[in-house]
Amino acid sequence: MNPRPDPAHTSGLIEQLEVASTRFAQPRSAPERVADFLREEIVQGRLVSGTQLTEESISGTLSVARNTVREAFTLLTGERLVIREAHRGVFVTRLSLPDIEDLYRMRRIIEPSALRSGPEFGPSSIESLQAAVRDGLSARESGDRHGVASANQSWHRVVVGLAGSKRLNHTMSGLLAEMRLIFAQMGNVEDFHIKYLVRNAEITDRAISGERDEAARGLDTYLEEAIADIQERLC
Amino acid sequence: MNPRPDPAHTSGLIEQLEVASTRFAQPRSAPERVADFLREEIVQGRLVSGTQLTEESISGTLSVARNTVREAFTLLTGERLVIREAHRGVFVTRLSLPDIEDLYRMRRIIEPSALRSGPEFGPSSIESLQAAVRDGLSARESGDRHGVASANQSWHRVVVGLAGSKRLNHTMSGLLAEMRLIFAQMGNVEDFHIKYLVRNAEITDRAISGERDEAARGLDTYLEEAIADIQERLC
DNA sequence: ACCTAACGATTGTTCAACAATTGCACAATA
DNA sequence: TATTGTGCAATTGTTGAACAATCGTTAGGT
Repeated sequence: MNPRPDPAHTSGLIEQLEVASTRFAQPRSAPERVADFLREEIVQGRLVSGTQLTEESISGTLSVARNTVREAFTLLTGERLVIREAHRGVFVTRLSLPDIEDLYRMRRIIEPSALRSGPEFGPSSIESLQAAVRDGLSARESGDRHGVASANQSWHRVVVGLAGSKRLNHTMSGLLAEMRLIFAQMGNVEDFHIKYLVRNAEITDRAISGERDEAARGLDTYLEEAIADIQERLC
Repeated sequence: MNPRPDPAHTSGLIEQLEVASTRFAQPRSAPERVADFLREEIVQGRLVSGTQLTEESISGTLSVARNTVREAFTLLTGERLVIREAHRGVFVTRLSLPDIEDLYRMRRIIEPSALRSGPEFGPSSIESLQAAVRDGLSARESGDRHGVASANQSWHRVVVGLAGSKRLNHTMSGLLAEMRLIFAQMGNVEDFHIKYLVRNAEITDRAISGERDEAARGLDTYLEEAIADIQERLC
């Protein structure tokens, strides 16, 4: 009871206002802009894992004060994309295998559970799932590796979105950013996501046809295999 | 396979080192100390929801620079304990009912799933669960309301800890801090946790005796009822 | 080869200044 | 009276410079 709002359906005017208005659209502050820039550089792999980010160089190239860079660093530290070592500096996070395992452990707690959650899914949720699947498949057709990875992430994001929790979505975004960092630092993962496209499709079908429990279990073993896959590639 | 490390058992030397050593024990920086102080004031209800935290007053009373206070604010903003409104200031977060519902939605995704996760629980995990239950009951005996609330939080923390994910634990800590803020701003919640002590005990027993699925479902309805309880108190 | 001292560079924190924005009091107007 | 401007005080946002604290390294001594 108390039907959970259909997350995808909530793209009406009211929701848009909800999102945009903490006080209209707040233009991002300088530290946020710096963090945005660095975050993108990191997850796209242009800033390699382990690289030191010196305050002066960044404040120089972006023309902001050192204090501003500093705040951007604390932002990114909270997202675990950089690590701060006292009196030594901040470095692009280098995800260890235990880290990666930890990440997948958390995903295995969240994602299957989201797939199992609440009453039935709304039509727009279903549509979003299918859209992500379709995007992935068509990206594969056109040989767009980046598109495949992106669609895959999108699918997982939608899955978690099914739970309809803003906070959970935010947390998931953080995890996905870390995932991108993993792949960025691994390299040679061009074909990594491809094999999972079909799984996404299968799980989507099951979830839609009401076989929620089977879908959830499928997603769990999916993630279990994925981490095993990574473990293999790293050893 | 690949037996998940027993989280409670990991309170040995190695784990302590793990925790303490990012580079030995890093003494907390000034912004962190300020954030620590404010966080405690907030979750204990000494700083009421909606209160504005002006940079000057805090930098004055704590004898730190405005910049430092500023960084502390971005820290707390990330934890959602304060909200920053551009050019207006930061205020102790006022959790709305939708916020609280969101919080419980997320907990309902995570906690039952953690209870269901992995292979069997290790002996020390079981012991930690039982300890939290015991602490809650004995706190009730001695009429220690704060002790009851604390033990309850401790139980939920242990439950999530069963998953053995550092990241998930960290996320859960954030959620629990928000929970404390909720109760702080609600007031009159002295007896709120008491009725759930028995549930904790029941669920613990089920989880221990291998009835994981029943335990998980029990925890889900537990949380469902808890949010309903709160909704009632607020209307 | 090993310990030690000194140095340079970077981070941590403070302080002061100024621009930008908000909220409000106050006045002007319909 | 109600409403619309206008100016002002206060607070935030950002910058720049300064200095202390710490780290890594290099040079020098044993």
